[in-house]
Amino acid sequence: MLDSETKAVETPEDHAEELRLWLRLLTCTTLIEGEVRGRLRQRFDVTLPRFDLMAQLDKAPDGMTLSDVSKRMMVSNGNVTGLVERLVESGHLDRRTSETDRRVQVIRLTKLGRAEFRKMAAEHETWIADLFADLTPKDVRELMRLLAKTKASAQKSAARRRP
Amino acid sequence: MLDSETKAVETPEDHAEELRLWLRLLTCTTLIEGEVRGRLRQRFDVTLPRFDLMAQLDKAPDGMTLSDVSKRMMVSNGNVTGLVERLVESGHLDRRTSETDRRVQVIRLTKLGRAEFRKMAAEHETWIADLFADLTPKDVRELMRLLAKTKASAQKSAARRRP
DNA sequence: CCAAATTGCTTTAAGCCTAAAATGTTTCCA
DNA sequence: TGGAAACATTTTAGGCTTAAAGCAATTTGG
Repeated sequence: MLDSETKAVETPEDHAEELRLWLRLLTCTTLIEGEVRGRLRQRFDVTLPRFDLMAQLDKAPDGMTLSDVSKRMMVSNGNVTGLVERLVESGHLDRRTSETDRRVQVIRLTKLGRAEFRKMAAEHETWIADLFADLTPKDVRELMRLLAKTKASAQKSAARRRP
Repeated sequence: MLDSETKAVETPEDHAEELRLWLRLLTCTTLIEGEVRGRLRQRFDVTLPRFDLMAQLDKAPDGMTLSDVSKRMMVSNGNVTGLVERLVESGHLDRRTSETDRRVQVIRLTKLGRAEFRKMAAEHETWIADLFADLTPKDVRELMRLLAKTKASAQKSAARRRP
């Protein structure tokens, strides 16, 4: 009663478990991300950010604005600017100013970009399957559930700080 | 019998679930990492990579070699070189050439570095606890277990490619 | 013993990434 | 209607990151 309150105020809580969880989450992601990046480079001479950007555009046949891309990829605006620049340069992306709002740039995959992406994506999917091969379907479902909960929790915490 | 073999060869497997899992894992990590990076910058004007490097050294009172650090942090050697340079410059790290092997550089936290890190780490731990606040202890245990399994699976897959 | 391989680290070139400031455009509303 | 606010993007300055090449020191196997 009084004890539990006293304890909460006076003794620092033990959050070692959450810390370990965060480190493990980070390790897993870094490991897989590094593996995917290496394979993309070796097989297709493409970087992971470029692949990710093309993946977003592949899902949007009518194109996306740079802001959309930036939100979806969870990266800064300036980052997208440079990424798009290089992909337009290499002929994978088409970029045009919106007819109705001259602030907005709409980008799309070119025919070349789409063809190359589809080839990469097919192989990429097998890499991911292989990397997660030891998980049972039940494991996958359970992880999905727990990560959804984690994402919601983190978003709530972020919103608490930056309302 | 024949059917299952035929199927395995001729029809592409469906790995959409694993793909979704990977994307969710990546989203969670990016979200939390971004939040932690922002808080470190605002509260302590320090970058996440510097914090991570100091965290490694805090666990090694006798210091570490650059290779050790690079393996632990899962980043390239050249990356560590630059990171250490900046932290020595700012007075947080002490670096000396090994007596017994002149190729080796041993780095340690300075008194200043350790003091600053301890302060940051204490606060950092509360951020993590808050970000994971909605997970029950059981959720945490279960996630730990599944991520351990994931890590093992990914390592096995990576080793298959690069034996 | 000594040349070849290995190891630890640094350098290089290129690209990724962020926060913050700047630029140009549109919307809002008094 | 006219300016302030909001918005989309780009620019800037600085730091992070990688792969690959290079250098120096050590280990190894003939």
